[in-house]
Amino acid sequence: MTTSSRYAVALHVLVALAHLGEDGATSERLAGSVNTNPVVVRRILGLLAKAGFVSGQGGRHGGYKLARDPKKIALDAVLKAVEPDGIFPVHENPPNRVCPVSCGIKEVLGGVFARAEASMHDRLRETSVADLLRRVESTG
Amino acid sequence: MTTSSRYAVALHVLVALAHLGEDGATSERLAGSVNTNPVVVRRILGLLAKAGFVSGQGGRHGGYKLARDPKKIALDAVLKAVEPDGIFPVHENPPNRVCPVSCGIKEVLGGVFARAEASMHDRLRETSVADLLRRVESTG
DNA sequence: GCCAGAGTACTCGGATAATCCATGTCCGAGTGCGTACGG
DNA sequence: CCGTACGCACTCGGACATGGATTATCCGAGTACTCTGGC
Repeated sequence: MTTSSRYAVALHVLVALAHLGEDGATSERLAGSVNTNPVVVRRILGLLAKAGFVSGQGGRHGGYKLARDPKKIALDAVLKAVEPDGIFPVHENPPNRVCPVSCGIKEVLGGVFARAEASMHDRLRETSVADLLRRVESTG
Repeated sequence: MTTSSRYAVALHVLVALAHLGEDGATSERLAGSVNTNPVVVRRILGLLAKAGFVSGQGGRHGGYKLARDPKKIALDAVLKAVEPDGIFPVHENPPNRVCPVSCGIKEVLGGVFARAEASMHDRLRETSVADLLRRVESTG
């Protein structure tokens, strides 16, 4: 599995939890659904718990549950939770003062990237976890 | 997924080549501007050469030059060239037939991601390498 | 029968090894200029 | 003097080590159920 499928895994897990409802599921079961290691799921769910989307409970009969109405979980918020640094990292500012491009490129690229990401977030905001669940259930 | 900084480096290099014009530059000089290793630049320029944006010439007095008018190089095309697999990779299709979410999630996520990326591409298409160069020169 | 207590099974969370990708280093292939030699 | 052939300097492109990040394994902390013993 590639390194950057965190977002896809996060959405997969959220949809699964929305599907299961109040019962919730353990990280092992979710991992079986995603076909990965339970630790990966736990780590991603840790990020989602910090953002307030899920709640984890240890102990027997523990597991994860949604902490919010899936209709209130928009996809852009999930992306911010699991990729807080943004999609397009800019390389470190080069100290090359000779090249005029080096000096100004960072600021210019930052603006372009911010606008592009904002556009993407606007589109993602239109969809919620509940929408995804409905589509999955209708296609499945 | 954290896209690496390939895209930022690619744009930096393209702007630098547009700034230099017909003279072009070697990978070593470009690497000095980007503050990285020449081989990184060569690899990215290899992708851009495949896409027809630049042309590389070996031998003495070799180097890279733009192969197209910078006004005709849109930022979305550059992104496609350096990240052909898209921004949001979807994890491998899990063989878990028991979970209904597993079966349908891939297709649903694929659609959502495609729309989000399309929105971003539309925004990126509005800007060209020449626009970036103009902004860099005005701010510098 | 009922309650208290320890025991057990099960889960999450963090710390520690193994693995994978990206980066960095090196070498061969190719090109163009410069020079030396012969005519 | 002029042309040709060789040599050299320089560059790209790909193959081989290295580093950091991601992933997988392991162990401790915590919770709820269960069983046992006493009242």
